[in-house]
Amino acid sequence: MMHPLDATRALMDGLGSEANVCMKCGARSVGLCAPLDVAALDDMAGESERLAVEPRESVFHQGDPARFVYTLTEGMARLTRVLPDGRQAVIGFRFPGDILGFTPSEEHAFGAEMLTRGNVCRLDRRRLEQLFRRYPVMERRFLDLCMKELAASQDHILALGRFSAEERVAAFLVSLAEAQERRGHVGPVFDLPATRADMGEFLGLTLETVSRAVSAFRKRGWIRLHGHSGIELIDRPALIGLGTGEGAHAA
Amino acid sequence: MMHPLDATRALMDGLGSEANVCMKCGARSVGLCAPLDVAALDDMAGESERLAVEPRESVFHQGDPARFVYTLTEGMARLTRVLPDGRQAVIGFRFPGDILGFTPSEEHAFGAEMLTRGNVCRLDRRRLEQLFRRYPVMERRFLDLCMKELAASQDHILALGRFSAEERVAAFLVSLAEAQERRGHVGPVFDLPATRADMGEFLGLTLETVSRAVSAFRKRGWIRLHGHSGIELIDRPALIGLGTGEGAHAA
DNA sequence: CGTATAGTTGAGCAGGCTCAACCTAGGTGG
DNA sequence: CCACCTAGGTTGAGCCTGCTCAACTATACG
Repeated sequence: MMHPLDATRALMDGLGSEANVCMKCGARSVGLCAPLDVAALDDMAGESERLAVEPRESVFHQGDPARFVYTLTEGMARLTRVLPDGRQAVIGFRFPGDILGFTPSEEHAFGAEMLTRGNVCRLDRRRLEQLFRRYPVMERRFLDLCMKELAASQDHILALGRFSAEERVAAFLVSLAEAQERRGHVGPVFDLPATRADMGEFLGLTLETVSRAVSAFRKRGWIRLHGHSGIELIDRPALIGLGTGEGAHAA
Repeated sequence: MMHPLDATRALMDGLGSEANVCMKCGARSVGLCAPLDVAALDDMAGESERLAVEPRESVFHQGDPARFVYTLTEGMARLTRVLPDGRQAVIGFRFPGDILGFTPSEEHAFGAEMLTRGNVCRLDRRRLEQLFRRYPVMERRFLDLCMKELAASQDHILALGRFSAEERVAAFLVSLAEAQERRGHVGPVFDLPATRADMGEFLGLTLETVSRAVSAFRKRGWIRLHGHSGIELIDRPALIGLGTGEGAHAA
């Protein structure tokens, strides 16, 4: 059974999290390419293009024509969706190896902005369609990743609908740590490039409420903060307990 | 640009909403079969099995091995996910023509229960995999539907994170009506087989809050109730205005 | 060292939850 | 045929979590 924590977990993973090497990008881990043989990789590399992106810069905007599909090779990004009245929500976060902006529709349904400096590898969408025809296994892989992502979204729906503020923040912190560990991070201190506001928009909370939850965890000795973007999980089981909906309001 | 109302809208549509005829099921509208030619339909019908389901009966449970994929041919179903501590959420609703329980994983991540009497058409999952190999266009169709569903889930996430109680209920009512119209419903009165509790679990609200929102709409003359499961939208623009995040807390 | 951005903390408020009473409709059995 | 029973729905009163508004602190960067 999948826990709601896995919700956030998989939302962190985006489309594609297995390690591989994209010749052109030179990145260690590129989910998009994972199921391909050398010939296919060559095929793809010939058409892909590497771009550097600054912190707070957009990779693409909501409503842009979906001409390209991107692979994030370095840095952390957030996906945002805005309402007509200006209200905004963060749909998810993306890490190196994740795919950005793959959609069957004509426009991007959300925007992608970098939280840190980074790099993306850009591939023309029509080119990708050709690759699908040439390497059907790739399409199958996309379907599986998409279903995984869907399951993750459903868990996040559960979290937003049923979790208290502290439960959501705990789930977020644990899944952030796990996402980094899955990408090879070692050591107790993790990167937290998202601001309180980013986290709040992802978790359906205000930045003040996120701050209070983080402070509460700190005062309980569950976490330790290192500078403005470093965090250490001291009592991970406690956080996991909260973040998986195991007790508190238990039935 | 897609509005959050479309969120709920597409969550209502599930996987597959185009009309077609599945020989075995005899249903008018079966999304699963839509892109197939006659030979393929024959192929599928030979292995599918029709089942009648009672109100409140489960089609499958969360955690069940995912042996079958189902097409809902008659009736309305809800998809539910439960937490270790017993808290529960409704992930979405499904209507005739929608696909139930398609997943790449070994177990169903959520359960499906009927709200009304109905019928499902059951197909062995390994059989579906074979069909994918034989008719690749089907796999592509699943990918598109899955991405559409994913976009819908993201909109629902936005709604849960950013919408007030009345906004969520308004969005739900409009999308319910639209889902039925898209399936050929005519006339001003729609079916509302979901209880206040079902709606609340879908919208992240208590049943009392849903009831109060419905009463408020009724008192404003926006809707009229007909018996226990009929509802008429009198002032649809007002409901749409609320449900798409156009004003109220406008920025 | 000064400025801007991010974070913390407090006080008061309010939207939605809890708990509880009551209403209504549909089904059932005497 | 009608009284009862039950599941669903409505409405009210009070409370609590998380939001709002505001002041203040800490960190990063030029």
